[in-house]
Amino acid sequence: MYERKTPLTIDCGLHLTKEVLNGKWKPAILRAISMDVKRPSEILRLFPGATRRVLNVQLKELEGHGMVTKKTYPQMPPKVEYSLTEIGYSLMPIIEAMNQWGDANRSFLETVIKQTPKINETSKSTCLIYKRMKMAHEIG
Amino acid sequence: MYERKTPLTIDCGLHLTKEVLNGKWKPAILRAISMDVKRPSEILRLFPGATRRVLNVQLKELEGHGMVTKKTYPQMPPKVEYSLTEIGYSLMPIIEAMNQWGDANRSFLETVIKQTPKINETSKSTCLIYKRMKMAHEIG
DNA sequence: TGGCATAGGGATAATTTTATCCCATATGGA
DNA sequence: TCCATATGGGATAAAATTATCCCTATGCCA
Repeated sequence: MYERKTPLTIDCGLHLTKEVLNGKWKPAILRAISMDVKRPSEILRLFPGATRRVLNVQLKELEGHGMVTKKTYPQMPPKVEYSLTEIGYSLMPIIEAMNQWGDANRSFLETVIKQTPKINETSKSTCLIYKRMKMAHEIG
Repeated sequence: MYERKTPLTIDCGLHLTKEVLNGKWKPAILRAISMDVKRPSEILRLFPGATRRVLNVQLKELEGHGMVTKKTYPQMPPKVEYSLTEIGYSLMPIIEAMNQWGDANRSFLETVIKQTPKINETSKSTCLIYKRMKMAHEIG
């Protein structure tokens, strides 16, 4: 088990929410479960980029945070089903909004994200790209 | 400059959005700017937990991603003002929703988050806590 | 017997993100 | 001269997150 060394910042609601959604696949997992993809193996198939390990870990954190419930059927090939708790379900509007925003701005975002590998000093060029993209965004 | 080694996952809108908001202070920074806190020093004062360095870095990423624009006044204690771009502004409903959700569920979240330092194997106990908290949540 | 499916998790490496510390600019005031 | 203001960013350490690899369990099927 990993133990945090830096105190969590949870003074404002934003940080609390961020903490719950903090994990590469957590929003996607919650969304999958909300769409009735309940079994770990199904979820895994849904995200080819994710490892079984990571999904397990993130599912467990979501469970620990009370966003999902786990139901284990005592069978042998084991069967497990996750479902959203009430509070987990109440996150869906946010997650759907994030999904829609990303899709709606996909072309713009893909470009600026790729063009901004990370902080580099030629911020002028990214600005230009941004302006160009913004125009395309407003026109197209 | 830092260069990413693992390909970004940007297949679904969720991941695009996540990438833009990915940074400990980014949502909070955007929210501050939306509330007319424009100058870096003001923003810094707003978040005692943040370092000047991190804010600089995250502001620069937000700028690179086209969420904010930077206006530099050629003075000598320099003066800089950030403002939201149109697309940056369009994130505000999501950010506000995150903030409200976190605040609305604060007591529950604080408890489960603290009680789930990270993945530990006694998932039974966290479940119990969750159930207890859920009751308190529904009652109180 | 050998392999597949389903799920869980330990150990450790690699990657990414944050934190710390320090230097630079140029002007005004004590 | 020394300090404060305001902003930017390099270098490097520390911490947090993900990725890799591997082992467990057990019933079913060829």
